[in-house]
Amino acid sequence: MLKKIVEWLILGALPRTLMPLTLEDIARLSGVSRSTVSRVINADSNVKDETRQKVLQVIQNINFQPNLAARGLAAGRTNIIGLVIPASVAVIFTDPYFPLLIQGVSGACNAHNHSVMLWLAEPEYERRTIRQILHNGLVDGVIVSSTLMDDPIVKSLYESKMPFILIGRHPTLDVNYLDVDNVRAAREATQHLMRLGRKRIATITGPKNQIASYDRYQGYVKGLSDRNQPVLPELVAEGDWTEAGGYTAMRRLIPHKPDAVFAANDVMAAGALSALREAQLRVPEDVAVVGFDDTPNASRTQPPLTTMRQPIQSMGSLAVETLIDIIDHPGSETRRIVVATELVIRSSCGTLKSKSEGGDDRKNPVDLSIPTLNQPYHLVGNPADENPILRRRVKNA
Amino acid sequence: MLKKIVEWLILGALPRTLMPLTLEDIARLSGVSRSTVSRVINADSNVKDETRQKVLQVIQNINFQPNLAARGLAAGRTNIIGLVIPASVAVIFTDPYFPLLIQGVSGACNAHNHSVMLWLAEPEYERRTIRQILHNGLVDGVIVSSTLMDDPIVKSLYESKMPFILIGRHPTLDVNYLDVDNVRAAREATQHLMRLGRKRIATITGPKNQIASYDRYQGYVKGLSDRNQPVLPELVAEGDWTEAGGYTAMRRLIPHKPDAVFAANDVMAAGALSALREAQLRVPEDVAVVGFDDTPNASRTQPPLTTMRQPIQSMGSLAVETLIDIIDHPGSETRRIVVATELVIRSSCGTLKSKSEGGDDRKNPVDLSIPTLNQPYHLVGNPADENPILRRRVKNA
DNA sequence: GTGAAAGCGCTAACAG
DNA sequence: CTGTTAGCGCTTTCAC
Repeated sequence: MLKKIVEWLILGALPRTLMPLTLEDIARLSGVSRSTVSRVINADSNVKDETRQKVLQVIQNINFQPNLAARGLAAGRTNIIGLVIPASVAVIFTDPYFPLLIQGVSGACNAHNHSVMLWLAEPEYERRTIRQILHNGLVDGVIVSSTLMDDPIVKSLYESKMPFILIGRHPTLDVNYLDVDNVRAAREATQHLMRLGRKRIATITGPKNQIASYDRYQGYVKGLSDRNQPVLPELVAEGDWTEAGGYTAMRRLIPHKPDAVFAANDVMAAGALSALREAQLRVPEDVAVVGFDDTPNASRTQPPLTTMRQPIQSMGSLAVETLIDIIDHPGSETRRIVVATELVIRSSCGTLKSKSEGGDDRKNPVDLSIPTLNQPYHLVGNPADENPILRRRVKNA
Repeated sequence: MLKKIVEWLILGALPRTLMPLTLEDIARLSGVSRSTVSRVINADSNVKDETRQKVLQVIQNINFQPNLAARGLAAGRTNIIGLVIPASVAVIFTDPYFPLLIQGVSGACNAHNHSVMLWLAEPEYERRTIRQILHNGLVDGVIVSSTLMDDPIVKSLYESKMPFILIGRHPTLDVNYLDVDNVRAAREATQHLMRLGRKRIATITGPKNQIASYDRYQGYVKGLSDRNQPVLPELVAEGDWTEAGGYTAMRRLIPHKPDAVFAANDVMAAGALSALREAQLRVPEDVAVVGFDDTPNASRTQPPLTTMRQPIQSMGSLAVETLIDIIDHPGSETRRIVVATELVIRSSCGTLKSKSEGGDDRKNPVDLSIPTLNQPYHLVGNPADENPILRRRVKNA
């Protein structure tokens, strides 16, 4: 109380909320110099413990918050990271994918004392956005959730000095990225359907200009060719990740009598289920369905969806952590992180075992391969692991 | 060093991305002073047109981006707004509500040259978050999507000098806000069901500690009492905005034989539909269902959902615009904006008209009233309008 | 261990 | 209309 009065006197009885305090104020109140306060705040070891305590006390009392703009200006680092989601895909906000990703990113940022700046980059603003992100000095690094094959944002970022990481891979550029092995995952899903005796396996792909769609389609193709099955064009329909798109695609597929369908995400799989129901086809008896993502609603469809789980939220967190590491270690080598997926078996595919209890030929996994990049990478998690997010380092080739 | 770089630039030999340029560089290159460049960038009218062109040219050539941290520091304004979503509700990311809101906010920010900082405030981090937001000098203002009755973030914001606007209203504090009239909307929905002859109208509410849930419940109550119907406790079930929650709530309701149910959001309504289907009850023949929000999937449920539309995305945009206005005009009076809702009639409620073609007693709207605040407010949009987002000013009382 | 001093890149009076 | 001059609040050498 007495202390408070003293503070007010020194501060000229200024209400705290009226005007933010500065380092200088803290310095004055604790009888040290501005530099020392700065050192305390930045956990510099060159401060006598006694001094540190004194300063911390004042900071606490006064609830001091350093001005981040000033800090950013002086230090060249803001502890803000940018999250860029191209709007061409952000439209798909009925898909829980982006929300989950955002949650993962936000959570990790909180945990690591960073803030997140969100850009839903609409096409018209894209060029401006790119520049803003690159050189406005506000973000230390950027996470780009790019699904487009040839995203100009990625190219610009690549050519700049801005640290960034891609969620998803890039077909040509050797950038830092974090992805699931979509090819492998889709292949496994397809193989699973074949193992259950399905003969006419269709697929509903994502938009063809997106890399994840491409990879999942390639996995489907490989899965078929693993058993020397041909790819029948009439059993391939392009969707747009939405439920409506999945529905429409399925309607196009039905006349060609598929007995199974692999949808490139859960939302489209749900749409496919509607179409099948409408066509009086039973799932899984007449047509088996497998999705991708294992989004929260996958277990609530009719029937519950067998799907390839990817840990979306964790991927967001991991992207943050990796990005911070990249920022902290400029010039370090490219990070290539592949996150494990896991086939979650429910009833839509016609297997009644409620858990994938191994024991079958899933023990012979297809070979891990990043389709266009034959670079060494980190594998994060493993389908066989209990915990899908234990980091594991793979020896550099 | 810098001089050398500039020479290189003039010679066109240097990759532009190597080192961010400053106002000073632009000034030197265009033969004016730094202040003039600053004036050009900030569209100050006090610049000769010729000079302006010259400077703009250089800026273009060089693709110059002013450093926002520096600008923020000097000008006391960053053109960044914060969007705060309490995580207690962010969990509900399967509900398209927040994604849509974020899209609206982001879009408007892009359009108005602002950036958005996203905070999904997790409980553990809340206190830190509040302080960070308040005094780190990084945001000019804050949009809070608060649904909790007594959100500490709102209180802190209210006590500070930080400009902010609430999406949703506040039960006690006279803060800037933007909301739909949930009471009126829910009342209208309930009345609609009664008009269709339903006698045992149930409701699935949101969590009771949230203001929107409360208001919609009040509207339901008023709707019943408009026709002197009692509120039967066994016909009221609390949900949590999720599909699973709606499902569970409906299962609790079914034994009490409701012939209609008003769900406080579409997602819970969808859950209710599942429960009804499972119980072999026909919608709308046995039980009519009305939702709230008109989220993208409302038209894709089985049967398509009658629902009270609120223009979520537009509300996000409007919040941004209002906030910017608040920032630009400090000390102006409290903004109270109420956005119109509209009953979208589909088949889940048992009316076959595909459009609400007026003509009926909907022309007698219930009285507009903000439950706890009897303050003058702006009404935005009107159920009768074609365009729900035309701003209209209501005379101050 | 601590303080003094020099900026980070920009805006904003204030002169002219 | 334009340039000069002070800072904004912080970090960071560099002395002591």
